Amino acid sequence: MARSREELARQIADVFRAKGFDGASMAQIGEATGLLKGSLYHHFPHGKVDMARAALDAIGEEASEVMEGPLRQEGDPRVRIQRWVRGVERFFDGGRCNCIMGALVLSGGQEPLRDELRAAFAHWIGSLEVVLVEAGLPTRRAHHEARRSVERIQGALIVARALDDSPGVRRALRQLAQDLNETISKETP
Amino acid sequence: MARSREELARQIADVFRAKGFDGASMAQIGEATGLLKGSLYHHFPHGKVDMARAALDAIGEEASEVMEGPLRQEGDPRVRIQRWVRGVERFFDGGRCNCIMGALVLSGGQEPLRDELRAAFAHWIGSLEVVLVEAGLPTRRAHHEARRSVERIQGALIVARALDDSPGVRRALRQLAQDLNETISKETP
DNA sequence: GTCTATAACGGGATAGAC
DNA sequence: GTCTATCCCGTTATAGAC
Repeated sequence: MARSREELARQIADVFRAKGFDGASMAQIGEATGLLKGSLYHHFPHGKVDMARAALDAIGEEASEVMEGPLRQEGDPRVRIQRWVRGVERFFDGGRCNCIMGALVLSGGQEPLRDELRAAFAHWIGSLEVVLVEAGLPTRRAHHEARRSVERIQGALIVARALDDSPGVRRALRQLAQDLNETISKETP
Repeated sequence: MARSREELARQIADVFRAKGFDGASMAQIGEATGLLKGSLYHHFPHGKVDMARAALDAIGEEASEVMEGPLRQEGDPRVRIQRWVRGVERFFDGGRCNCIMGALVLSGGQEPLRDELRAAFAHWIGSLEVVLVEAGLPTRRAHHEARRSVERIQGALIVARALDDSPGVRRALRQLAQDLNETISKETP
């Protein structure tokens, strides 16, 4: 069966997310996609690195829809940020799945992916930052708060995975939503 | 040359921290320790998993000295916590190196290491928790704050690594120190 | 576009000399 | 306790039939 690169990339992303870059083998990727090695190299001529890049792109698309969608709407920034947090929660399946970006970052400085990963994190932080600016925070402050928020999300995912306690992610996200709300309220009374 | 298991474990830990579990090869471990495969299997009969366990133990020891040392001293909890944050900063070399625990957690649910990793994180959180209780926080609250602190540290390390910005870890830790201080002050006026 | 077959290599692990 | 030599398997990657 012929399938779109995008669809394949999403399935491949699941493997990288769960196993990391080095831990993901072509055999597992083949299993996840239903394709055999030969076919995979047809779609991704440069092998695993190509696949990881495509996976990051695909997930970036998905993340943009689920998480940034709410941010780009009209209306009270506080409401949009609350929706953003909900989107984050949905995106990470309430903490049951971890972050492919985090998995790849920690998978031992994959040089060929460094730029993509940096861009992905910068984009994520930037998208929240602009809304915080709209909400009245000075740009410098907005940037720090946005970055800190992403840090908290990543940290919550790791610790939850280590402790085998995905509900902890939900709690962390609720807390994050509340803290961001207070931060904004203090700035724009 | 004959060397202690502990010393070897520390050198091995550096490899796992940098490359993750799957990314670390016996060849690299051999290079880092100056031993060849045969010798390594003499010290660690069960291979890589043994090495990772030993690495976690060794790093746990080191972490206990550098980070928990200040926590166990006498005196104002606030001061001890400030010193703890300094210890964390030193331990992670100001953000230039990342956390072996985080690297192994993300390295694709290494089943054989799951218990050790869970214990290590729980221990880390617990050691801060007790001081927060001493500082006057109710146990439940203390636990949440301690866990949140560890989450923030892990997140800061990942994001800094992704953005290639180790100073960001220092900033995150300063902020953490300040936030913990405020949290305590509010609780015990 | 997908498959089979296979190459070429590196991985982890073991045996045994010294 | 360290080394050399080797085994065996899984890995990535390629070539070519269909």
